[in-house]
Amino acid sequence: MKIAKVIVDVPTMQTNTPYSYRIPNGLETQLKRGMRVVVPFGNGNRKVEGFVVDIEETDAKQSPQLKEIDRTMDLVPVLNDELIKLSKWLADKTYSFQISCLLTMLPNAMKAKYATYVKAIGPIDDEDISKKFKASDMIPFDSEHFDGPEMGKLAKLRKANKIKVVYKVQNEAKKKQETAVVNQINDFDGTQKQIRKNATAQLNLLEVLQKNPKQPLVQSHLVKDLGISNSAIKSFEKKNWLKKIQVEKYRDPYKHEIKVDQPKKLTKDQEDAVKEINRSIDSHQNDTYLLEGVTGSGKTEVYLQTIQRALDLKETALMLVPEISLTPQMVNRVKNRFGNQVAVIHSGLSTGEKYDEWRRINSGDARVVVGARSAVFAPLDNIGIIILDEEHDTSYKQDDNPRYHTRDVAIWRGKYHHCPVVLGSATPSLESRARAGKGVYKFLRLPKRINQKHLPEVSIVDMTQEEETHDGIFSGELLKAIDQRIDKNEQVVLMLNRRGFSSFLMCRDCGYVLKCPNCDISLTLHMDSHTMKCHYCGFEEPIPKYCPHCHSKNIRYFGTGTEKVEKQLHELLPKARVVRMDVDTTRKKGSHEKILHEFGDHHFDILLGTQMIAKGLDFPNVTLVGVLNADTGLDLPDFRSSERTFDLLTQVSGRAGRADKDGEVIIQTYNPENYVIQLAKHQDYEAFYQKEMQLRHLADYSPYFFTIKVSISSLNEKQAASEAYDVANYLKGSLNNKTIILGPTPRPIARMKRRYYFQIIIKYKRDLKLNQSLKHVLQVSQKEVRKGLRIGIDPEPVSFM
DNA sequence: AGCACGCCGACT
DNA sequence: GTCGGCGTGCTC
Repeated sequence: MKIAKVIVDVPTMQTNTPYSYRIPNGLETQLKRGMRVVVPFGNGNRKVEGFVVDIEETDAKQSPQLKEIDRTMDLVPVLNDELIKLSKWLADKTYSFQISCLLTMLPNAMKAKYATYVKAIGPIDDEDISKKFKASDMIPFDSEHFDGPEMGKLAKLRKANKIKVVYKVQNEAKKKQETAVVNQINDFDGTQKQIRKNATAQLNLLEVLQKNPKQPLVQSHLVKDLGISNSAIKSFEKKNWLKKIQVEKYRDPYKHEIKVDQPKKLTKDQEDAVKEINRSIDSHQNDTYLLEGVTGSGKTEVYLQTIQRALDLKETALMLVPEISLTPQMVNRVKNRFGNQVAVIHSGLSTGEKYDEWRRINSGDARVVVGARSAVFAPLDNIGIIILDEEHDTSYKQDDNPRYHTRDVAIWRGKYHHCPVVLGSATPSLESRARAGKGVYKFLRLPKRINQKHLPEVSIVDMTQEEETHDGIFSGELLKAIDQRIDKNEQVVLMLNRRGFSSFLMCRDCGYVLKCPNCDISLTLHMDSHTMKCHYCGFEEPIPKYCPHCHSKNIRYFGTGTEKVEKQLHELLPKARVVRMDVDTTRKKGSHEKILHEFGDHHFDILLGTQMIAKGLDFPNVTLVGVLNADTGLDLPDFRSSERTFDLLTQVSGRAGRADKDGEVIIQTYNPENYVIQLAKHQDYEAFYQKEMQLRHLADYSPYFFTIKVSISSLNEKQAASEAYDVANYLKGSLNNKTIILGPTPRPIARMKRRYYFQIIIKYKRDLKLNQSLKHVLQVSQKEVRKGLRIGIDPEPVSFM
């Protein structure tokens, strides 16, 4: 007898294992590994979704009382063997549930929704309730249909067996359907004779059918593009010359004319890199390359040519990029090179569009996938090369469960497919650079910009020495430089480094700072909505006129937001046309592209924005980049804050002077002597790497030590604190004595969304007991978890806040 | 997660 | 004596 092993959608520690089910008659041949099924789980008639991860042959007597699978949700598997295997590995590695991993691999549209209904099964004496059941015997069980007291009555009715609760699993994914026609004619000449000579529409249709006798033709396409009338189609249908069917419709979010983009001639360095990577592709070597190339050195061309090699070998390619650099510029470049076999997945697509792209990959139609983090799970077969561009980018780490790093998944898949993985960056993460240094990764370098262009001139303005700084925002030097560019009809990019920084409201008399009632951070001023907002929980309130503490009127803003800078700019340089780009102005779909497009067309002189402008933009007319506050990210309680700041400054500097004009970069700072600022000025990655490695070595941080963050939170501060101490004590006793355990300490932002957070940092080099000990922690803290405690384990966290 | 079971205090 | 709170264990 065949049984199916199913991972059920019940994300708990105790159910994180496959359950066996009988396969119902008629499904034995159809059911495949990787399909989603609906299964009964627990008592009552609870139904949950699950994934078939295995199908096994068993003795009928060995598994006597198995429940039976209810139904399948798929006709074809939605996950292949590789991804099922990957989900298991990922769950183990990130201390998460396998079901969470399986679900993150699918596009959102395919995630099941559960609906709860109440069903009447006996006579109901309560009038209010029985009235409701007159209309229908199944009523959704929610607050819309039943108020508080009624819910209580329902509970009693259920006890008395008068009603029961029914669960339904609903599949959200709706394939868009459209009508198509399929030819039914065998004898075309004979048919033609039956059509009147002046019935041109029908003759046209016949001709089209004759050319495409086999495949379905989309009706709207026939009517709109080929000028065939609906009535002709109707009369053909009547005569049984064709039949109508419904076919899946693919939305095309990036519908654009595909221009042909030819491979470019390579520089010597590029050519060497391509050759080396191609050798790995050809021999199916699972090598990991670190491709370090300064901005403008032509990394993308290396990617495109190696992808071409994989395609030539009838293999597929996966290219990951940070979300923010998925600009149409970049996407079009890949699409122009490889045409319709490219699928693009990013957050700008609607749920349906993502689903369509996913299906194109799953069916094998798309053979090159370009996408952000989640695209690393693209269901490609036979991968020939995996590329991770800007590999140091922090958006590659997912910061909720499963807390995976895209780089780790990419490398895992590279091993599985025996194909090379290329990590590219101008400023590699220290971890990757160190591995390249040790020979774990193969090191490829593109030290020169193509066309012998030199890097832009970078100068530093010491803000402590500035006399007139206009609220500490603009130095005279920067203002003068901006003014000059505008006179020359050139453009300027200004970046406000907002990391660890925001504008807050403070009372000048008593020093009271307006804080979020749910979180331990100050509220941020938003001029557009005239409110104070919390960036963590979304709390919002009107801007107060009086200090809530001492009722003084002398309450004012501190700090600098993009809005304030914009206002300043208008006052100081009234002629400048400024466009602002930050989370507020890019919230709407497509607004990101719109702003960039308008700036590119020179409708504006100055692009003012936050971090999001640092990457991937390429505007030839930009000759000046100004960084307003280089150092605000430097003092954060995070050992990577120097690395981040260096990356950011280097990236944004690369925005200046990309075409024939030379660029200039002005960095304003209050710490001009800081090594990060100095080395960013010289854009000397190697020196920064050496220096930072020394510091990391002294402090026992990555890459010398691995880190794990355990965070424990609860609405009840005492509960969180005491559990945190218990966990830390347990770990201290069970782990290797070379492993360092820091904490527990309240987190830098100790309270968020009313929860109190404590964290423990584990630093280790090699600890065989670690995985097991942490799993044990999860296991024994279950009791507290029931009482509202949450415990999260984050391997290699990118944030310590 | 969602449910049943069982143990204990409070109440008709 | 039993109703209902909560702590605990189980789900193929």
